[in-house]
Amino acid sequence: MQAISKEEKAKEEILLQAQKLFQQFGLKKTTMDDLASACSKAKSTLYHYFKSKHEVFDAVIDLEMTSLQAIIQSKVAEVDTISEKLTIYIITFHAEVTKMANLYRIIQNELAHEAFTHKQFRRMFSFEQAYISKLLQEGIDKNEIKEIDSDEIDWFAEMLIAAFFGVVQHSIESDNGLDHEKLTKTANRLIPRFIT
Amino acid sequence: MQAISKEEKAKEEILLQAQKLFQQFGLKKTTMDDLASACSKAKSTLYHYFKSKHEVFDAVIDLEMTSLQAIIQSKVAEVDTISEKLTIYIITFHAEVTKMANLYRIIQNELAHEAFTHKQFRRMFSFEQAYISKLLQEGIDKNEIKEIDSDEIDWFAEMLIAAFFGVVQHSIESDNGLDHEKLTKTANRLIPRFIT
DNA sequence: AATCGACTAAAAAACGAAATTAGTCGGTAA
DNA sequence: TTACCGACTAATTTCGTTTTTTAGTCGATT
Repeated sequence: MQAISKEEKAKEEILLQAQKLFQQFGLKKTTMDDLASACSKAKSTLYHYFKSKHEVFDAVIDLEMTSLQAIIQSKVAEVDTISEKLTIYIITFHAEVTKMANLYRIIQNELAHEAFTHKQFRRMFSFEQAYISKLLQEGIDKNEIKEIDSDEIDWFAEMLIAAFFGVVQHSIESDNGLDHEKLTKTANRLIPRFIT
Repeated sequence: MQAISKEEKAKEEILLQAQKLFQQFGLKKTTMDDLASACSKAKSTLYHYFKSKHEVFDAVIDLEMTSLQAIIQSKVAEVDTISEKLTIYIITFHAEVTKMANLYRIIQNELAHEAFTHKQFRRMFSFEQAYISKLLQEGIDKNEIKEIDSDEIDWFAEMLIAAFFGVVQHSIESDNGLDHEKLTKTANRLIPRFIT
């Protein structure tokens, strides 16, 4: 049983403050000095824990993604069939991404063309794709899904995720359009039809 | 029977040259002087036909969108059932947008945050949404689709288009990923399931 | 109506100086 | 060692200014 080390504790605190600052001011407007004083530490101390500002930001995004994924997985675990799981997946995904829309906007607005944003996004995409692949594979094993060859699963999942993301993105960008209720209704009605 | 007026002829020529230049150099790097000399006209003459550079660009986009739509509609008209029509829709849409990917990249890269790009995009989105709504309505009238209320059609179409766009966008951005063949395969298999 | 050349006003590019800021280093305390 | 700091530097960003480019106008000509 390993207690949380002093180092972990400090890192956590730094990331927590960084999360707050990034959410409020964005990446560019948040300086390492700001972060240092928010943590009541000298700036140079931060470099004891992270080797660059970039790494801090990456770690914050990681944190966000991990918590998103944890929420999704716990919700998905509550139901049994693939059909339900996929439905819950998109509904939860939509709800949570909407909640963290401010962070999403930072990424969209001030980082749209940065190479590392694309990297982060692809990482997320691949991750979600792998997760959906896993769900589909389980569906095949339990005989709930037919008509999909095992070697087609990956790009089938790829397409599903791309479609999901398209819907979620549209929903965030057009504030008047699709709301959560409509999404839920449609997801509940459509997704079961895929699964046969 | 109205012959093409001198004015129309000149406008056409200007737009043709503008189309070439925008494709090659993007919007910012193409100056009105460039366009003028490409048309072998004085710059001030261009303002006889278009009241701003903006208007020229808008007209080019319009041209592009109109031709895209014409291609889609002609393909869609070749088949009979809604299911086939929707399938052909996304396949054709994907193929054509991939072809004009350079223009798409201009918009993504140098105009991502410009307000009027969003306007153009929304215009396109609404247009396509209306078109899909129309197709769905026909499907209901011909009794090929059940289980959709008429008043739900609009946001059902909205979601479909958002999903379609998500897939196409993903396909363009990740050059290694989904190819046309996979898309066709999946579209052929999935879309018919919606329609019942 | 269509065209042009000359003009203007506004925006963008160029540039150097000043100020910020990311990241380093040597040292200190525990 | 590990966690920390203050002082430093090198790299960026910002800012103010000048110059250049470019969108758009105007009056004249055919």
